[in-house]
Amino acid sequence: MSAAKRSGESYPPFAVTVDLAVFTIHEGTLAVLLVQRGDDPFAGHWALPGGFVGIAEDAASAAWRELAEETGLERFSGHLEQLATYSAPDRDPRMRVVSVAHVAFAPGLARSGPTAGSDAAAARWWPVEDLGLDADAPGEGSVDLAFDHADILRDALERVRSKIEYTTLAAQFADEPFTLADLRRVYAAVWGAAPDLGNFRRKVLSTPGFVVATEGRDEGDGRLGRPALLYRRGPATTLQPAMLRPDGPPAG
Amino acid sequence: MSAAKRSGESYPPFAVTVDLAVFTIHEGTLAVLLVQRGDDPFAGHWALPGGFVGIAEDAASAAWRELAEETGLERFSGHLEQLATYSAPDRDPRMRVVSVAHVAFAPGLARSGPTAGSDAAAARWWPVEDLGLDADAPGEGSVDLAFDHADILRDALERVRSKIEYTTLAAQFADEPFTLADLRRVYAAVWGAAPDLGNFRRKVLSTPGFVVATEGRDEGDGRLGRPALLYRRGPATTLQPAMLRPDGPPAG
DNA sequence: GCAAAAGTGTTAAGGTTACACCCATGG
DNA sequence: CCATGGGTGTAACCTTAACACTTTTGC
Repeated sequence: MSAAKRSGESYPPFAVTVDLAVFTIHEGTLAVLLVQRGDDPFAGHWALPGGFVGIAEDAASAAWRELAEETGLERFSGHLEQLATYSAPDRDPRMRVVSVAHVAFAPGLARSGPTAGSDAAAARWWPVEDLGLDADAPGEGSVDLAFDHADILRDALERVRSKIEYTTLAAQFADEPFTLADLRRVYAAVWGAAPDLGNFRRKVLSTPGFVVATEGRDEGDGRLGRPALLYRRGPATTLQPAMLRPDGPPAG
Repeated sequence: MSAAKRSGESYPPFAVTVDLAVFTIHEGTLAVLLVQRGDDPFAGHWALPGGFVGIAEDAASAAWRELAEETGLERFSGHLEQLATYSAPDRDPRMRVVSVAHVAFAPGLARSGPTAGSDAAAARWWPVEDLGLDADAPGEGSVDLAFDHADILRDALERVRSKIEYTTLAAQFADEPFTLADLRRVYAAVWGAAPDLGNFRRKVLSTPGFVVATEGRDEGDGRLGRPALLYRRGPATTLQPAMLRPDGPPAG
C-alpha cells in the first residue's frame, strides 16, 4: 500500500459515484425521491438517484449536478451535505464501485414533479413510512431497494432526524414565508411526533436568528381560525441547547 | 451519467485510499500520529498515515489493516470510525484519488512507539497543539501537512471533540483501570479545558454504564494524596444529556 | 355563538454552574 | 501537621415537560 503510494505503482481502479437521499415534506409527510431502475441488476427495483463522479469534479459538485438533473430544478434552494461513503466490495455486481452518499432536503419539491429533468425510467416521491425501513424482515409491505440503498436511506433518515435537533435546518424544509405551525409540522413529519406546541414556540422564538418575523399574516382562502404570523429563515445555524425529540434519540 | 450507469459504459477510473487520524493521549496532551513522506509530492512533509483500498476489501477493512500496520499493534483495542470522504480533483497531483478518511483513538499508543510496524520513512506522535491547525495563516510555527491533510485533521479533531460530548468514547482513551481524575484528564486534553471537578464526577457516576467500579485503589509508588478508586469502561455508549464543554461548541 | 386554529401562562421537576468544604494519605 | 490530591455538598439559576388557558378568526 504505502509502497505503491510512494513509488506510483499500479493501484486498484474504482468507479466512484454519488447517491442522493433527497427529502421533502409532501402533504405533511416526509418523502424521499426514488428512481426505478430499467436494467439489471435490480431491474424494476427502486433506487436512490445518483451517478458517476466526473474526472474533473469533486463529490459535492457531482451531487449538486445530479440533484439539478433529477429534480429538474435549476436553482436548488435547499441544503446538501455529505452523509458517508459505502464501499462493500460486492455492493454492485458489475464492478467495484464506491459511493459517496449525500443527503439533501428542500421545501415543496414534490409539487413540481420529480421527473421533469430526470433520465430515469421512472421517478417518484415515496413517503418514508411506506418503505418499511424499520422492518427487520424485508418483503412484506416494504419496498426492497436496489444495492445497499436501504442501508444508505436508513442512515440518511437518522441524519436528518438528528440534524434538526441541534441545527435550524428544519426551516430549510418550509416554504417561505411560513408560520410557526408550518415549522412545527416539519418536525412532526420528520420525527413522526410533534413537539409540544407551547414549548416549541418558546424554543424557536427564543433562539436568536432561527426565524425572523415578517409583516404579513397567513390569510388563506378557506382556512379556519386565527391567522398566524409569517416568518422567514434567520441567519442562525445551530440550536443550543438542542430541540429534543418527544421520545428521545435512539440508543447506541 | 445515469446513461453510463445503466448501460455499463466506460466510467472515470479512480484510486481510492483511506487516511487515518489516529489520536492518543500522551503525557496529558492529545497527540496524533503522522508519517514523514520520503518522495514527492510533498517529500519531507508530514502526512496522515494511509494507503490504498484493496480490490476485495471495503474502506473500513482497509482502515483497520492500515491501523495495525502503522501502529504495529496486532490487536488495536480502541475505536475506529469513518469521518468523511475527500475528493477534490487536484488533491493529489499524480492521479485522481478519493480518500475515505477515518478517525481512530486508543489509550497509550504513544508508549510502545509508532514506528514498530510502519513502512513510512519516519513516524511520530505530534501534540495537536504543536501543529498550528487553528492558525489561519500556515507557515510560522505550524507544520504544513501534505495534500489536504490539514483539512482532514481539523475535521477529525472537531469530530473527536464533539463525540466525547455525547458518547462515552472518552473512556476509550484511558488505560484500564483508570481513576475518574484520569478520565477527566482525557476531557481536558481533548478540549483544552477541564470540566468542573464535582460536576464531572456526578455526571460520570450518574450515567449508568459509563464506568464500572473495581475493587482496587490507585496505589502509585511516589504519588501523593488520597488514593483514587479505580474504574473500567462500562457498556453504555451514549451520554444524555451531553457533557458540555467549558466554553461550548464552536458556532456554525 | 361555536368550532378551529393561534398564541400565552404557569408550575413542578430536574439538570447545570460555581463554588466551598471535608477526607485520606505520605512525608 | 501540612501539602496534595480525592471526593462531597449546596444554593442559585436555568430549562424542560406538561398542561390549562386566552385570543382571533370564519361560518
